[in-house]
Amino acid sequence: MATGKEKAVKKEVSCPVEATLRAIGGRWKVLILHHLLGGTKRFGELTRALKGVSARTLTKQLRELEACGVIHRKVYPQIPPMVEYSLTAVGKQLEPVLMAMHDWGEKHG
Amino acid sequence: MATGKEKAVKKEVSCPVEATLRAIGGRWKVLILHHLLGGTKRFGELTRALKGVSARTLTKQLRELEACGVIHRKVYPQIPPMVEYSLTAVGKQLEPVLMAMHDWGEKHG
DNA sequence: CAGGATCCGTACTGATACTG
DNA sequence: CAGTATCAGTACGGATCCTG
Repeated sequence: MATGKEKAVKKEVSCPVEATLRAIGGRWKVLILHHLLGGTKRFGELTRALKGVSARTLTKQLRELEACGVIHRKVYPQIPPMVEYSLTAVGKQLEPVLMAMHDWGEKHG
Repeated sequence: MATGKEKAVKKEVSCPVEATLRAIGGRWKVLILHHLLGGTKRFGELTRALKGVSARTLTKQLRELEACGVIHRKVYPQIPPMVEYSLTAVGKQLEPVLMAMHDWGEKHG
């Protein structure tokens, strides 16, 4: 399943580290976060920046990040529609995590 | 699939952050790492420490961490068998990542 | 433009039973 | 004790078509 109807079970999370992993553990989430660290982006910009992602998947990952309070979604009610995504204050605090992961991944991985 | 015969496809990884996520992104991996930061553990100890994990899943996650060079598996050829898991030097360098994730998860998540 | 709807293959993980 | 084999459910993510 993957249509939005799937139950959000997600098991219990006790450890804070687990919680963080659940927040950023998606296929594209760290990339999305990385791009948003560079500033506000539109949906189309993200689609192009993350070469290979489908609109459905990108939408879903963005919605999940939004649900975690990590990013903000701003809709401009116009035709054609325009939607901007940006990091919230909480999301910006993920930068140290991303940095630490970047450092490790560069040396190893 | 989940028997060890599954192909390790895993898509391409360009960004170092992605690489790190792939290494520690499993359901139990950060917990395993966290426990191993406290020192060498046997299989049974990990099974009990990670309440709820099945032997099959734990084995698989340990093997993946081993394949990444993050942990070391030491087998004592005896009856009954004894296997010890410990962090490698590379694995220990993941500590800053775990710490950053812990800090964020504590405040949010 | 930014998605929603639908269909689908694959990966991840658990449960259970069995073994050297 | 430390797994392995098998069965099975669920989640994840892609492809394609459609729409306000």
